[in-house]
Amino acid sequence: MAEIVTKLPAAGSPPAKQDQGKNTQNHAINPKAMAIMTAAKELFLEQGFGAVSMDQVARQAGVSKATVYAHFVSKEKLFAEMVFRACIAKSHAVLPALQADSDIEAVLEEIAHIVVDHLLSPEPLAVYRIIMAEGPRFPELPRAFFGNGPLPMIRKLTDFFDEANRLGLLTVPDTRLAAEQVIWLVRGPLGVRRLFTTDVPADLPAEEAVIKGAARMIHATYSPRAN
Amino acid sequence: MAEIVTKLPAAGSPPAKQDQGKNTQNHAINPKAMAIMTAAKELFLEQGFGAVSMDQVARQAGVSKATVYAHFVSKEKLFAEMVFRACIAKSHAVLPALQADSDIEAVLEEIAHIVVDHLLSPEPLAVYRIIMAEGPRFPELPRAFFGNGPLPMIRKLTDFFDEANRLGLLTVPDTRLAAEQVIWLVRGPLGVRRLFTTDVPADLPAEEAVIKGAARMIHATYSPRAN
DNA sequence: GGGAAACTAAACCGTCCAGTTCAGTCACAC
DNA sequence: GTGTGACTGAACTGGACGGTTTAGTTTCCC
Repeated sequence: MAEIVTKLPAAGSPPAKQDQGKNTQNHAINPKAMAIMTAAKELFLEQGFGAVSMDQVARQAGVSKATVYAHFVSKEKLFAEMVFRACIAKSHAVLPALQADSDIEAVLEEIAHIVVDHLLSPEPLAVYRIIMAEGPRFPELPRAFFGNGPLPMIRKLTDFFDEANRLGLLTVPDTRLAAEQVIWLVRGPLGVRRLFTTDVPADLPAEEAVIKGAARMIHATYSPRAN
Repeated sequence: MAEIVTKLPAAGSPPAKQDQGKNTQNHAINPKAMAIMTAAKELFLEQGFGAVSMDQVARQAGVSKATVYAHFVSKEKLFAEMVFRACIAKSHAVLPALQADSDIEAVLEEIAHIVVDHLLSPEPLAVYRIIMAEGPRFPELPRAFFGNGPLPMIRKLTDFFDEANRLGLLTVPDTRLAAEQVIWLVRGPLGVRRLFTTDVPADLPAEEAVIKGAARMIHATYSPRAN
């Protein structure tokens, strides 16, 4: 029902009253449209699609509802575009470069930290949650999210392991699998406590233990001498 | 706002017209109440809280809306109780017993399969998704879910690793951490493609490769000779 | 200063939905 | 067979919300 923009025009003109051009373009510059997007982002990410009314969005944006509808065709479109933008907004991580004499376990630990920073900061988590929640209603979102969020990180990690193979620092038979492993070894245990709003008790392992454990595990499994 | 039952009475009497006893008790036997619960489960788990109306529930249960309200105080209570029941309804997994001469890597692989079967079958996944989605609105649910779903599995795995330590089959310094690691090594890569309704392309590692990889990784890391 | 376009504020429409009410039916117990 | 209580079916209330319209105000450019 709601199609999503797959490209973001960088600049735009203000809305025109009765052309159909207001639908999916040109909100990048206009300050009102930006205020609306910002408000929508805050509200939707926090409360979900159903729980937020367009009146709330307008109020929070400091704008009349008519203006909201002047810039965005419908609630669905606004939501979908907001999520899409939130997906691609993630700053792209930079992994440390490898040298032949790198301390591989230290580098792995560093990488685990980067994964935590990028996948477990509040906004990506909120996006993740909302994609999961509204996935059935907006089936295009998961693909956009995966392609812009986890996938680039997986690719970088895969490249990293390829490079480690090449330098003889590791022996990784399936680098793509290794990439997912390192992600989930930290994302899993640490994500649970962040995704469930209510704090889960039951003595979770400490954050640093999880990170060090993941690095150690990758190293132990893929160390050249181990295989 | 919606408090949740933390105990399930096994038997119940039919509703009483004007006492306040209908709220959180006694839906276990009454066939109408059961039909309502069943319908609620199917609908809510599939479509989420907001997208389902009480008329739908009544219709699907083959019951009048008045009867629904005779058994359940409100939509919130019905939803919360349904989720709570779905949480505790999970059949409890049985892990293979260890002997001193067990083939530990084979056992680990078996365990990985059990984890997949228990955490990634359709209903637990649906519950997981809905907890994530409605978590902000029902803050008591995540704890109930975690305590009845993942936590027992984590405990069993922790015990398993303790036993493996005792038998000298593995050397696991932090058994609780190891339990979470084995869970997430399979749950992570395999859960993504199931949680996102739209199939995510981008050549995911094959299921069996993920499972074998997890078992191998645990073994390589915690093998007695490795440390 | 004049005109056009963006914007506001508020009323308004239609729809949907949670929850209530009520007259009447059915089944069963005494 | 009569009373009791669960249940039905349908109408209804009250409120929320998406989306539109309109009358009037601001802003800015020429």
